[in-house]
Amino acid sequence: MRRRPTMRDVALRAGVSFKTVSRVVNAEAAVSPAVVARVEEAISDLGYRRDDRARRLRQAGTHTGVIGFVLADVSNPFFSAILRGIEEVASAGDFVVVAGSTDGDPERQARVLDAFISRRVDGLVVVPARGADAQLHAEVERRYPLVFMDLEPSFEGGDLVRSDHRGGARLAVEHLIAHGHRDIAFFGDDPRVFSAAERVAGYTEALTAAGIDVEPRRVVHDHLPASGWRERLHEGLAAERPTALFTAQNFVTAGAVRALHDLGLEREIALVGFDDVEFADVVRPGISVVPQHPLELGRRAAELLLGRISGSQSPPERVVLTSAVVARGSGEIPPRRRRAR
Amino acid sequence: MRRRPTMRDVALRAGVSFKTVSRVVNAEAAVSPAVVARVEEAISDLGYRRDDRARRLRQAGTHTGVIGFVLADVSNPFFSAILRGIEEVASAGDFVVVAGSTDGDPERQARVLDAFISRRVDGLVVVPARGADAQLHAEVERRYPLVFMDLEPSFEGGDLVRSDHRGGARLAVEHLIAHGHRDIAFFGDDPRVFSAAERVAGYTEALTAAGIDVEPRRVVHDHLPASGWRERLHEGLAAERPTALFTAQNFVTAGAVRALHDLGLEREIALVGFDDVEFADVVRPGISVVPQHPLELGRRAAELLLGRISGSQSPPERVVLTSAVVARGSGEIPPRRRRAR
DNA sequence: CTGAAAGCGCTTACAG
DNA sequence: CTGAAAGCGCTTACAG
Repeated sequence: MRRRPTMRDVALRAGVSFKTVSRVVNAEAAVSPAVVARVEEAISDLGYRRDDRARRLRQAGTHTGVIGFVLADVSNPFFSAILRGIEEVASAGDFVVVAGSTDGDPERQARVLDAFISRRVDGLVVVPARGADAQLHAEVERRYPLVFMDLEPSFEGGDLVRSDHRGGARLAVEHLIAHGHRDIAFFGDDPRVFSAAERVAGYTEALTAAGIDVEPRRVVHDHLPASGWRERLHEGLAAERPTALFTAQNFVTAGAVRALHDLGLEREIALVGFDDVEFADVVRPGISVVPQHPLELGRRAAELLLGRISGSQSPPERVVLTSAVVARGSGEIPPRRRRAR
Repeated sequence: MRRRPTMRDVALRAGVSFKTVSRVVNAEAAVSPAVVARVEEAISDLGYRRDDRARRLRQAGTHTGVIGFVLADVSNPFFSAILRGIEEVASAGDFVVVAGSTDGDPERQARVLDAFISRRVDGLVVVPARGADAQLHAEVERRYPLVFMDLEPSFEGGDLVRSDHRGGARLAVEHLIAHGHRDIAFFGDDPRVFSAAERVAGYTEALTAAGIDVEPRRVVHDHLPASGWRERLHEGLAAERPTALFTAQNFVTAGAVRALHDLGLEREIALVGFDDVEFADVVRPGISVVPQHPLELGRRAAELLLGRISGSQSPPERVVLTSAVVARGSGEIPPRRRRAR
């Protein structure tokens, strides 16, 4: 690639000092129209673009106009919708967004954070990986603009935007109970992940409030790739089937729906999922879920972050979005069999 | 936020010159172990991170270790999967990825490109918006590392990675013809979008090769938001229904499947879509598609781009990925009614 | 209205 | 083994 032209190159071609070019580029007053015209022509001839790095290095010393989004996996529609929400607000404020996937792995998170911070992003939205909080804690301590997304870190402080995992789970399970179920299985992520812990807590609360014992064998936690849940559900449904399922994450729901269809049980066993899935309304029966609002999560996080970047010193904020059950069929199937106890 | 510490701050605390700090940070030899230890302690006390902008400004003059992905919409699973593929290859090469959505709008594309280029991204993967090629052409001319994705620009030159839109469409329609259909409708994006034009061309080729006339009323182009296609299909299916549909984009397929189910026609009218959709295997009948390979598209583009960034001068490359029909049911429905002609 | 000097936080030669 | 000077591409005060 040809070297990008600098202000000096433009100045040379226009026959002015490079400071004059700077004035034209920044639309400062006090430049004669004739000079402006000459400089602008040189700029367009050379395809000059101001180097923002150098500019900001001198100017603010620290602002780059870039914010980072550290997440588990951009190809998960939940996260890519959040990214879109962040991007909307960011671009309106003249920021761009770098995104980095960690797959929830502490080491990958550390690498992504290093890469972002050494490039001096002005702030971060972070879905924290489990067991990798030390570095994040240090950044929060130094008041680096940082908004946690979806999951809570293991320490206090810092802004946070997430769904009400526990409340949503509770609503989902209450919905199943209201349709007559008492034998409801939980399938979800590793409980060391904050949201998974909260969702199983909501499940437990709903059962307990209804006077139903929580049976350990009905609570299945696992940490699997998106494609692994279908088979995991086959195992889970091999014997002594529950009358209903609460699937605590979008990939789990997707796997469960596939497994139920594989087994021809989609009209026998009720299902409510946490987080919406594509085509939930087309599959028969439709999939009842407690949806999240990822675009809104992204927007709120970006707004908070931009506020911090521009210097807001208010106490840490916590934004927790709630939502209600969307009934589409699968969650309204009554229990087909009664068990002893 | 507290000001981030600089090498000078570290040097002051460790009682050395800031050049020595630079040596430690860059793990250059020739520093006594005692000094290294002192500097490292100061670094960790202050939470120092080298400022990569300043470093690269001095070093290469131009490299930032950031590449940009300019696309239509990150929340479209097709694009977010491409992003994931780009990210994989990029992070292995120590690059981070900024992503910017344009919604295919030339003005938004110009804004995103300006934002990226002024921040001196080292290269770009671009899904070009229609009618906004001038700036991209100039960048290609100056040999700025640039890989086009999914859509071709209106000019020659530049690297390119995309699916074989025409060939895939042809396979899809041939599949329907092979199952006895002669009255096949096309639903797709604005034909001024490259991929839409190619896909309708493939549709036309398949019909023509089979000796079937292309009827203009059977070719519906529209530029709609994701949610608009369901209703649009209702219109398209209001009267004189075709026996089969070729839906030329994932959102169109999603809308068509919903419309067919709304009308109870999902087992009457055959459907093959271009690009895969979530739950295509769970919906009944399953949705037959010609899938794309977005992760692979992303990886290939990033590999090409990183090659250019590191100086490859080989002629522009064109990577065109093909794929075959995945039969899941909807595309194998025979024609139910015969029409005159 | 225009320009020469200093400095943002680093690295690259050069000295000692 | 350690440091003082110059410079990356800009902007910020100061002059004229």
